[in-house]
Amino acid sequence: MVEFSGRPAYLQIADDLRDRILSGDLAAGEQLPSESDLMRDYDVSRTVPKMAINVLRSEGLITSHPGKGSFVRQARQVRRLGNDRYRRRRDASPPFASDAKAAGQQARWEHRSREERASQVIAERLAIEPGDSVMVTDYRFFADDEPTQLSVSYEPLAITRDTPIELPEDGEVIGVIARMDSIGHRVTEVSERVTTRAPRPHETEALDIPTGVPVLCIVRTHYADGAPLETADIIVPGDRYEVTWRTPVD
Amino acid sequence: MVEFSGRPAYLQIADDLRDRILSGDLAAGEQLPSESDLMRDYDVSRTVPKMAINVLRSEGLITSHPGKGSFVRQARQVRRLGNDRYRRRRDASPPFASDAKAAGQQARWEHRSREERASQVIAERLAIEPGDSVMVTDYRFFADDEPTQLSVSYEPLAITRDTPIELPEDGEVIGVIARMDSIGHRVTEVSERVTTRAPRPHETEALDIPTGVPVLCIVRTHYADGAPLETADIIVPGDRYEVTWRTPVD
DNA sequence: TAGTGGTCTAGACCACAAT
DNA sequence: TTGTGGTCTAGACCACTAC
Repeated sequence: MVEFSGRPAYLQIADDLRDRILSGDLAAGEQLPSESDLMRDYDVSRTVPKMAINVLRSEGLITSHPGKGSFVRQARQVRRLGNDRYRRRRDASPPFASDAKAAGQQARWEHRSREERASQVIAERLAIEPGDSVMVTDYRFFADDEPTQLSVSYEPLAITRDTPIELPEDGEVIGVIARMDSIGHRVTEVSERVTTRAPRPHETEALDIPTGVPVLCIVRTHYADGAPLETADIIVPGDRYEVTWRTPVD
Repeated sequence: MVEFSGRPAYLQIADDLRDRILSGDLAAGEQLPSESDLMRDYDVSRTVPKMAINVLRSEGLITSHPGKGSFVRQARQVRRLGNDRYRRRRDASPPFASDAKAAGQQARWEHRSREERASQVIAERLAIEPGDSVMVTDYRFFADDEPTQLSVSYEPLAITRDTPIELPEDGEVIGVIARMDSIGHRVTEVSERVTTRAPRPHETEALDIPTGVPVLCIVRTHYADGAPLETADIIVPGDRYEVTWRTPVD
């Protein structure tokens, strides 16, 4: 490696490869030079190209497959989460199913409900006391059998106990707004809070994403005239989703 | 290293350390065992703890400082970007300044404007033709001298040419809504599109964030009755920001 | 001066993929 | 069989920090 500007060799190699990827010289799906190639080209030991490859992988630009090589990541199809999905709808299908149908994809989901005591955080979000009973439901959503969304929903049992919607996935009415309507609680507002972070290991597994792809975390709460009816933690892969909304001014 | 379940040693070490961090056993700001400690504890060569540390760093859980050690990252103060910031306001200060003031912080920003020809992407967002003239303004916002937000704003010169607001930061009126009002274009709607990804190198530098912290990318457009007046790309560190909004239902 | 992480060399063995 | 990336050993020298 010819010394250059004091910048470590592995970062120079990463810079060179990143430039080629972002400029399109190395197109999506294309194979990168192998680690052996890079050893020869830059006259360094294998550690150095390996570190360069690691940098690009943690930036989400490439993926590596043992026995095959490293490849420029494909741009993923973007799924949109718009605030227009919070409407009273005529059809019985929840937002995820209608979105998938509109995109020509097959929707499917797993769910599991259980009763729990509210934690401090959940109690605050639902304006109840810590320890109060809540119905907790875990979801995993698939589009064309590809896992694309995780969510955990919390509903105060003080509201749903002994109603037909106590178990969220057990009745014929689906979707928070329609279900709450059916027992006389009218949702008037939805709030969402969006943050991002690197995925936890169980999330990379459940969503089948490579390291280097951050996730979007959405904390969503349904309100009826200021009183929380439901809150959920939604986790989606950052490379397959965008969250959008439109706000009128004045 | 005692062989265990076929899982690579560096991932087991990463798992052990991650568990201690997420459980609070290793608190924010606390120093991790040194690489030498881990070599001894797990009876491996230095490469292995080094790889484990790399995993946690790329997950954004720790930072490392040469000569000192690796430390659990501090939770950052969260700045909120709410859709309530798009209002006609009495005061002359832009959203960033009022937010900082409300948080007891000193706001400051750099900016630089130039005339450019619209790219394909920008033309689509502004509903103009590629090659049409646009005023491009780069911003970097600081809160208490800490860089916290990057943005690039685009305005069609077909709208602002030869008006007092042609240069966004040159007049007394500040903020897109107020400026456009002042030349008779009434903003009626704002749309935002939020995505996330790992930061580009110039962003880690400009925002002073460690690798492992993803950024939130916000594509924002101001409309007057459906016609775009301005669009901007906003980049904020994922560990210091959350984007929130409230939507009425029906 | 001792300890830390950053960078790098020069190897090794492995599982896996392509042929 | 050859080439690929994944994991790991056993060193080295460096700059930086704390004492």
